Amino acid sequence: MPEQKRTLLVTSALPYANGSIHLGHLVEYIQTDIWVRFQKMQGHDCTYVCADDAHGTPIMLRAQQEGIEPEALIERMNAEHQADFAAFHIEFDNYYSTHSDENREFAELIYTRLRDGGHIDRRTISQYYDPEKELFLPDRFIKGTCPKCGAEDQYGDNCEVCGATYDANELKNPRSVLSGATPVEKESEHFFFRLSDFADMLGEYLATSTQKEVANKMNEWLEAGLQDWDISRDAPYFGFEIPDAPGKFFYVWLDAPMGYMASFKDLCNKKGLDFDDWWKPDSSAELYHFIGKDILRFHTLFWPAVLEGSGFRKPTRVFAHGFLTVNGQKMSKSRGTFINARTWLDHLDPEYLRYYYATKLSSGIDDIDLNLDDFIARINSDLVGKYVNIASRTANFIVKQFNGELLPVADFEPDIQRRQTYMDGVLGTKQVINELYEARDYGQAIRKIMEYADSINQYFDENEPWKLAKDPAQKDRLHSICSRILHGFHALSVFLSPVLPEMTARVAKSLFDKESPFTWSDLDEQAFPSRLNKFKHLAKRIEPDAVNAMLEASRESIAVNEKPQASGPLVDEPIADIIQFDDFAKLDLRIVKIVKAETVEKADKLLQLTLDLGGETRNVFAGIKSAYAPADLEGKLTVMVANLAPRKMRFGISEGMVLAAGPGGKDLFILEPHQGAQPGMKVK
RNA sequence: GGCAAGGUAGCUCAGUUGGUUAGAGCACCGCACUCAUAAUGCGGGGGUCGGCGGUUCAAAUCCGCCCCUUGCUACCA
Repeated sequence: MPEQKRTLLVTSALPYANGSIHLGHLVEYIQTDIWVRFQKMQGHDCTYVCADDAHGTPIMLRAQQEGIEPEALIERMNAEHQADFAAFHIEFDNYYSTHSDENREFAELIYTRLRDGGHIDRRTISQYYDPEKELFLPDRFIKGTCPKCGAEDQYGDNCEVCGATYDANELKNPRSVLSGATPVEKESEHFFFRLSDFADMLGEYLATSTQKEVANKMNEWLEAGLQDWDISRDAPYFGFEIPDAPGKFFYVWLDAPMGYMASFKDLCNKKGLDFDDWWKPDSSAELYHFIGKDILRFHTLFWPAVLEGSGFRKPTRVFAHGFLTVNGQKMSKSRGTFINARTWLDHLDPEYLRYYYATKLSSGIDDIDLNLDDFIARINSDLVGKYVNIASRTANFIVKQFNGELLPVADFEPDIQRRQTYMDGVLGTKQVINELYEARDYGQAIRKIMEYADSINQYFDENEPWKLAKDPAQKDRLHSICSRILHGFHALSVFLSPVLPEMTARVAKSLFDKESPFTWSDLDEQAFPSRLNKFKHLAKRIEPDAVNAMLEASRESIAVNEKPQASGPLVDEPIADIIQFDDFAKLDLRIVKIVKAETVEKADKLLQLTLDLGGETRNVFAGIKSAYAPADLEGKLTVMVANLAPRKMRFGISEGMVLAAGPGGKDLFILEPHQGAQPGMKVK
C-alpha cells in the first residue's frame, strides 16, 4: 500500500520585485503550497522553491526614483514578499533571488551552451530610445495615443481603454514616461534565441506536459510558426551582462526562469544535495511549474526549448491556472477590490482565503472568482458551522465524563466485520481525496471532505449523545459514540491539513496533544490518539464588517499612493502633458462636409466616409458605426485631422481622421461646427 | 469577424464514457433538537439544464445553427 516514494521539485512563478503581493498572486502560491503540502504529507520527497525576479529596467528606474541602489530596493522587496508569503503559510523550502551568483552562473552557462549549439542569432533592430535619459525604453515606459481607439495616455504595449495590443512604434504621439521627451528610434544589435530550432521537440512535448486545453492553445502558436525570441537588452540595465558582449544584458527570458534553478542550487549548497540529480536530462526526479495562464507560452515553448538546447532536463508538467476576479469583475483599484496580501492580513484570517481558493480551484485554466458574500457564507458554514463545530459539540462529553480518554477504533467498533467496514469507509474517502488533491481538483476534494463532515454531524444527531449523557446506564454507549465522532473529526483534520496547515496544526497539538502536524499516515487505525484535551476555540466567524473594512482600506491605500478616486472623464483619461504651441501647430484641422457615409462590408465598427474639404475629397474610415447611422451623417459638417499620415486598413486607405468624443459604443459624439463654417476652413 | 472557454435553482458551483423523478452549499419557508461559537438534523418551495432544430428507445450530456458572457486576435488613423 505504501506507494513508491517520489522525488519532486515544484515551483511557482517568480514574483516581480517591483510590486507587492496581492490576492491575484496568491491564487498561484496557495494552489502550489496546497499541492506541495499534500505531497509531503504522503511522505514524498518534495521540494518547493521560488525567488524574486529582481532584474530589469522598471527596478532600475524605481531605485533611481527612490534615490537608492537597486540592490537595496530588491532586498527590501524580497523581505516584504517573504513576510507576506509566510503569513499566508506558503512554505517554501527555499526563497531566493535572480540577483544572485548562482543565477548569473546558470544564465551564462545556458547562454554559452545555446550559443555554441548555434541557437543564438545576432540581429540589428530598431527600438525606441529616450534621448534625454539615454536608454532604450521598454513598452511600459512609453505612453502615447492608442493607435486603435485614440485614447490618450496609453502604454506602449496595450490600451487600457479598448484593450487593443500593439507594438510601441505604432503608438501615436509617443513620449517617454521618464523624461517626457519624444523617443527616437535607434538601432541596436540584439541577441535572439532560435526557438524554431526546437519545433519538432515542442510538438511532442506539448502533448504530454500540460493540460489539454493548454496544449490546444499552444499548438496554435506552433502552427503559426515560432518566432525567434529577443533575449538581450542594452545598457544601462539592471541585470547580468552577456559574457561575450559588453554593454549587452540578458533580458528577462534568459535570466528569470533560471531563478528556479538558482534557488534550488542555493538549497543544494545549504543541504549538500547534488543539483544534477534533479536537473540532468535523464533525471528521475519530477519537475513541476505552477504558473498563470498569462505566461504559458513562455513556460511551454521557450523554457523547454532553452533547457533542451542547453543540456538540462525539461519540466515534467507545467500547470497553469486562471486569473482571479473579485465579485465577478477584474480587480479594480477604485472599487477597492485590488487587495494586497498585507491588507487582507490586517483584517482577515489568511487561512480563510486558502480555504476559499481551494473550494474554487480545479485542474483547469478557468478564472476563479472571489465573491466576498459567498466567501463569508462559505467559511462560516463549512469551517465554523460544520468542521469545527463537530469537535466543539463533542469534546466536552469526553473531557468531562471520561477524563479525556478516547476509545480506540477497536473499542468503539468492537465487531470485527463492522470495524472493517468502518475503516474501509475512512480509507476509501482518503483514497478519493488523495486522487483529487493529486489532480489539483481541490474544489472537488473540499466537496468530498464536507460530505464527510455532513455525515458526521448526521451521525451525531441520530445518536443524540446529549440525552445519553443524562443516563448513567448509557455511559459506555456515550463513550463509543463520542470517540467515533472525534475519530471522524481527526480524519477531517488530516484531510484539511494541506489547505489549513495552521488550524489543523493547532488541532493536532492543543486538542490531540500531538507533537507534530498531521500526515497522511495519521489515518491509520492505530494512529488515532488515546486522549483529548479540553476544547479551545479554533476558528471564529467572519463579520461582514471586517470584509468591508478591508475593501475600504484597499481603496484608501490606493488613494494614498495614486490619484483621487472619483470617476469622470478627467480621471479616466487625465489631461495629457503640456505641449508647446509648435506641437499644436503641427495639427492641421479642417472643416469638412460629409458627402457620403456608408457601412463597410464585414466591418463591425467602421463607417466609410467621403469627406469634402472644399475642393479635395478624402476617404476616411471612422470607428463610429455603433453610434451613427450613415444617413444621419450625410450632409453634415464636421472636423477632421487633415494632415494625418494615410493608414492602410483592410478595407482601403484611410486618409485622415474625424474627431469624436465619448467612451464608445452608443456614446460617441462627432464634432459639428456652428452655422457658417465652410468646408476647407482651417481650425485654429 | 476569427479562435478558445463558458452559459445548470436568487447567489457560488458539481454533474464522470448519453440511462430511472437534474444535484450540493448558501439564501428562503416549515419542523425537530438544545451537546455546540444560534451551530446541527429533517422536510419543503424554487430550474423549459442559453435558444431552435437533429441523432437516439433515451440528451444538461452527441451533432448543426443562432443568442449572450469572458479571454486572445483582427478593423474602431
